[in-house]
Amino acid sequence: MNGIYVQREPKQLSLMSNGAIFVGKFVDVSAKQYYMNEMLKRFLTRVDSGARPTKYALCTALNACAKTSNWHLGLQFHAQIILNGYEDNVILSSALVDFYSKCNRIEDARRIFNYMKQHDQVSWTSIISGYAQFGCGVEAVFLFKNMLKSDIKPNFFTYVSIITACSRLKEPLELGSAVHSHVLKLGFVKNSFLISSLIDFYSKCGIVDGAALLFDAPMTRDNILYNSMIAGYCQNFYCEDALKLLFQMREEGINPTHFTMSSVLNACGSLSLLRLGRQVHSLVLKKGLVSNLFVLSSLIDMYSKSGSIDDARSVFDQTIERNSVLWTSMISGSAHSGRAKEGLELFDHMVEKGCLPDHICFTAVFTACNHAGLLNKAVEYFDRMRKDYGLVPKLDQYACLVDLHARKGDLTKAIQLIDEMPFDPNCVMLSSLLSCCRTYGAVDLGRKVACRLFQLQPDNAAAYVTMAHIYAEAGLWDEVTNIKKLIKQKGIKKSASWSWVEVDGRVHVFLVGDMLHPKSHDIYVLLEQLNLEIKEAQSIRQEMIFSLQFASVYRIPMDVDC
DNA sequence: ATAGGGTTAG
Repeated sequence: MNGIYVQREPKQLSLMSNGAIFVGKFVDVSAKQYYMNEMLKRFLTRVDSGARPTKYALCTALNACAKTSNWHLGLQFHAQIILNGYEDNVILSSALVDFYSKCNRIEDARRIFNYMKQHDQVSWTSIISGYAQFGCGVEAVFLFKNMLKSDIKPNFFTYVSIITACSRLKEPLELGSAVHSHVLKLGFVKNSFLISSLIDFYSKCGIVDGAALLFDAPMTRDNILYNSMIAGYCQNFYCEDALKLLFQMREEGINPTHFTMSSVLNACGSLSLLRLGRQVHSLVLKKGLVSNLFVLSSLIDMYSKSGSIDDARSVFDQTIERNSVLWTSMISGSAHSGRAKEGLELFDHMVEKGCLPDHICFTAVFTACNHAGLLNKAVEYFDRMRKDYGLVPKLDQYACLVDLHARKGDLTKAIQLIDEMPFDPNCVMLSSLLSCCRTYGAVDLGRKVACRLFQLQPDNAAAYVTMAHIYAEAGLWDEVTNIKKLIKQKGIKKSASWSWVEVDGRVHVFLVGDMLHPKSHDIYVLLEQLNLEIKEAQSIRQEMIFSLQFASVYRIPMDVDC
């Protein structure tokens, strides 16, 4: 057990004479988990040697197993429930439903629920909450509707669960706002639990203003309310607002928790705020949150994103307990910082340690391969992903592999992969393929890719510009003119931008975008003059360097086809 | 004293 040096059992936990376990408030969560497990094992030993457990003790024990997600231990208490003839006890069955769903055994939870002769508010709420936590919003809503049809009325616990379920739906808003108005009608609106779940719901729907409105309403705010709002801001890229709330939270004397820290570190990373990130790191140390895996992976991520990969590595090296997310953040950080080899070594290390990689981990591995141009290695990992780990590649993983093939010049293989995969390609994938078509002068393929891209993003000037480049570099000037016409026809608005291409010693300059832009005319005139100069110039490159400098004076976006 | 709820990471 990491970081536990306490010899005696803490007062907060005790085994009662009737076998029940008293659980008080613990400051250190991992200590609580540790002692709870020890206590439960001792209780089980006592039961195994013949003591008859009370239903109360079993209930507390199951509850503890649910909270610590200790499936193996919980199973034995389930056995005790059956052995002692408590199977028909509604309270114990509800506790079982809760236990199984907290251990991610939602189907077992459902079986217990269905087997129950009668349901109460707790069993309904537990199963609905289980499906909501499991990500099955639809099933949770289905059950909620059934509950409304039954004699049992939902209470505010149920509403919290159903709001959580709504944010897991594909079309969350319709039902979610209906539930919100229900909640208002019932007068649960001052309830901190409900407000935080609503803040979370609106944040996940991208309605930050709605969430902030709930948060700003006059009431006493607890740390969870703060945490929900900070997380909401972070999820919607309102990083500055998230940081402001941290300061406000501290001013109000509310203790930041590991929830706060992981969100705030995420904000620091997005803004590359290394100094603030370091300050938060010291706050993490001060609050004793440094063994929390959420906080640690955010720390590693923050340091990587702030360009301080050595600090990220040093945090990583000091961790005692590692899960796949922690490994992935380090692999991903290494990959993005140009340390591909290190990233791949980390992956091998992770697998050796028996940690199972998931989709996101493989994306990090492919990113490392992409940065180092390791095509064969990536193909090998792609196969291993399916064969060794039974993971079906998703769009992100295909995108990495397609990109790698395309960058290496195997455009046929890239497009073959796109056609093979069971998804429609997204814009990012097609854009990257299109720019590879440019690199390798693949006009026909480029045309096909561009057509699909135009359909997906009819207003994106970048795709048109890249295609114009491909045509120009192949000397297909009529096609270039067509594209220009197309851009004009569609009225694609883009602040003036330009690019150039050199073919057989001739330089062609393109001007794409909004011709009404105040700077457009000047640029156009000057570029024309430049063209004349270039005709006479010996060294075209030097002239172009001049023109690039000129363009930057006008702050014209240069990387239009990125 | 002895059942159910909200927030977090790659």
